[in-house]
Amino acid sequence: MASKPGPAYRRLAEEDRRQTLIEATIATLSEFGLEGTTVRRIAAGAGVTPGLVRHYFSGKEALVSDAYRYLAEKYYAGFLQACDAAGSDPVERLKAYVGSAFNPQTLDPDLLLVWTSFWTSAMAAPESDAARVHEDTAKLGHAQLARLLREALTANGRMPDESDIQDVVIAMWSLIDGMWLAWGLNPKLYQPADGRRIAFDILAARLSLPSMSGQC
Amino acid sequence: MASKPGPAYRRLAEEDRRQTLIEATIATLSEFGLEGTTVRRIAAGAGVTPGLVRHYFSGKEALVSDAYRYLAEKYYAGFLQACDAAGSDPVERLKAYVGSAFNPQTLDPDLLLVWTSFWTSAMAAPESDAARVHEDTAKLGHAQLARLLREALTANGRMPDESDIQDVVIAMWSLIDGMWLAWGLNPKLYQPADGRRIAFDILAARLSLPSMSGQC
DNA sequence: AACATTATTGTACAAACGTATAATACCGAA
DNA sequence: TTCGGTATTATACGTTTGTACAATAATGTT
Repeated sequence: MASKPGPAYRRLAEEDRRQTLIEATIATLSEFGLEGTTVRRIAAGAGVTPGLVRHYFSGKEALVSDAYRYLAEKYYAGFLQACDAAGSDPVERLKAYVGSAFNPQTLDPDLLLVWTSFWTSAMAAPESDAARVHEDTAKLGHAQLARLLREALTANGRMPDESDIQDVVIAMWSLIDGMWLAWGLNPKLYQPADGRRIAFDILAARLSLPSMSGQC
Repeated sequence: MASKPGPAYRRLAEEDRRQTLIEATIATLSEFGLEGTTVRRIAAGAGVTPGLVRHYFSGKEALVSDAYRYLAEKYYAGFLQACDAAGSDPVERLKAYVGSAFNPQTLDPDLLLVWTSFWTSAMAAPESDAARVHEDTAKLGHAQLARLLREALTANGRMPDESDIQDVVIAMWSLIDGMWLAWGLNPKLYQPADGRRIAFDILAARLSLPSMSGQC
């Protein structure tokens, strides 16, 4: 059963290798979807043999849920970053946060299949790690948006009603995810810039904040 | 290669058998997701052997896209039916249409995994039948909603701007799909009745139609 | 009642799947 | 320089996948 030695290979530190594999997982999901994503394809994408994948991850499930957490945290960080870059005006910060969802690097056609794969994983098994990752990250996103909404309202002399805030949070996140989805299924439906405008119009109308109208 | 005769079997007309298989496909998607949906499981769910599935459908792909069309047409018909049941007042008809998405039989936890499977299929292969089904049905839904919006606006003495209508159509369908998705991932996020109210609030605010406010 | 038709079954097969494991190549410490 | 530890490969195994096809049971027609 002895095998001949293979060719030279690049040895990586544990964290680097994990990240390599996670990024290969995302790339594979993007190209083949959850169904077509196999351990072999992920390994091939990372330039590695399938055996190594299971040296770092217990299986495909763990790989997907870890990739979910990796990508979600990266995105939420980017949203907050755009928010801070917008300055200190609460309304501008809110617009920057919501508008981030329509940036070219966020509204990336190559990534929509990845998100739907994550969502599907979380739905298919409510007790899975993927479901827990979704729960964590969704909670985080809701909290971020809720805070921005409160600040924008108080800055305009309004007393934010908490249950009203929650309604708007649900609506806006649903709108953003739904527009992601619609665009992924049909990129000709709207241009990214138009998508941002549509989302802003909805938000401005719901909050009755006149300072939100106008160009981005 | 001769096989022993099997037990007695129920012979069905072609259309009945196709429907049986399509419904078994939907049930299987609902339970196992797209990844776990195999020809064998569909056959077992329909009380039939795998060979028969391929007698009616060219393969799993055709089965899924046909199921997509079947379910989508059923839903759109139900939406229009609810719309007609609401009477002749344009605003009530619009509310009935949008509100249909939050009916218990529509917002069915068992079906959200089915829809995401369809969406994933359409995204994974833009040239597939599933993608075509999505294109057709999405176009239909957009046209239906656009007409209801025009009628609601004109009835309130407003001149509907067509590009504005399109924006609202995109926003509202995205909101509906996004709320479906969010609820499927976390049914505790909101109650169906609250979901309907949230969607109505968004629509009323965006259209500035005061007649939309109030209880359902 | 005999027959053609076809819906349905049972079985088979190659390919791909997730997984397991022994052998090998590289690295850091002594 | 030697050596233990481990990252990585290569290979193998049992299962499940989609698919194919000949045999069989029910039906409609004459």
